[in-house]
Amino acid sequence: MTSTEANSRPSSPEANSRPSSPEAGRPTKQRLAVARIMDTFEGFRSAQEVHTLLATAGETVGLATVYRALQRMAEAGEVDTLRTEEGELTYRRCSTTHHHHLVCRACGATVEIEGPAVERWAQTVSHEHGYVDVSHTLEIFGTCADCARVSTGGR
Amino acid sequence: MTSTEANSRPSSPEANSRPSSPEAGRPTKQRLAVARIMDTFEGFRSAQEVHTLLATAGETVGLATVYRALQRMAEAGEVDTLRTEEGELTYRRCSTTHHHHLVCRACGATVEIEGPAVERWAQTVSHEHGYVDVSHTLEIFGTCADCARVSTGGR
DNA sequence: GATGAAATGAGAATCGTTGTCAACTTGGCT
DNA sequence: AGCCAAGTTGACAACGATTCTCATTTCATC
Repeated sequence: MTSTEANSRPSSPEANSRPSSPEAGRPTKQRLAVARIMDTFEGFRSAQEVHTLLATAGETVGLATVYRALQRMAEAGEVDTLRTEEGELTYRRCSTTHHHHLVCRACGATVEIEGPAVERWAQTVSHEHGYVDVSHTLEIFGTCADCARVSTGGR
Repeated sequence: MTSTEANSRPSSPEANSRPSSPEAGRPTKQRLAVARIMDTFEGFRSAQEVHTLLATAGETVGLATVYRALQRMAEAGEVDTLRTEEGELTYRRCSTTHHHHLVCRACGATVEIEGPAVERWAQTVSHEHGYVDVSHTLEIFGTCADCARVSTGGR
């Protein structure tokens, strides 16, 4: 502590420091580790999987911290989220433009797809019904060529 | 498809002499109660809400039973499921034809919508990428006219 | 009516996710 | 260079939705 209060410069409580990035947060070691590991894989991974991946890579980051980091990155648009059919949230680094995914049920291979027509259609239909502030979720699930080839012999 | 086809028949083979309904199950009082209450409302309701609704209606059905009944009805195509943005599963009785929903974030009002063009587009895009056995989820969220009117003064 | 499989219900058990809070960093400022 | 305040972290508790367990009850059939 500063022994007694410095009478000369009480220092303004706030308003003097300018956050370099309004909602950026700090680039801590843990966040950087999470951000880095997100570049090392292709498909969508759950927070827990990311946590395990980090541990395997030698980076020890708390599970709660991984959740928080991914959450923040998702809000910032740095990663995309996808809710699996079982309800689990998964994350993946991807482009910031609005798009959807074509995911293989078997191996998880993902293809980013765009559908301007769909976007427009969603807007139009919504407005026709008086809805505003519209957003939508669209995910396509299927079996990719490779997995389909393998499964043909099964059963 | 939540499915859970993990476990088969735990009991002994037991030759089914004459299955009146292969996968129908029995029309018990509880299931009938759940089926009946599903006709009394419009939007999507979670299993817990349905359970409360039943209790309010004087029908006492265990929560687990409500879950099981809704699950079964969903598999049978008698009700439609929708995963909310928070990840909670909700159910609603609706037509068996494939369609999507336009849901109000505020009041839950739902409009069933169809988009043949979207269906075709999804198929086409998927096939272009070599995917087969394709399905998709598409939900549109927005604020309905009524709620939008109210919120204009709020906040 | 007896019988056995299916179904129910109450609560425990899971599991993903979030909250709590003390200890620790970080950045800014003196 | 060093200190303070605020932002972060991590371990674990808390939570909420859903599923599982299993003793008891109900249904359809004999």
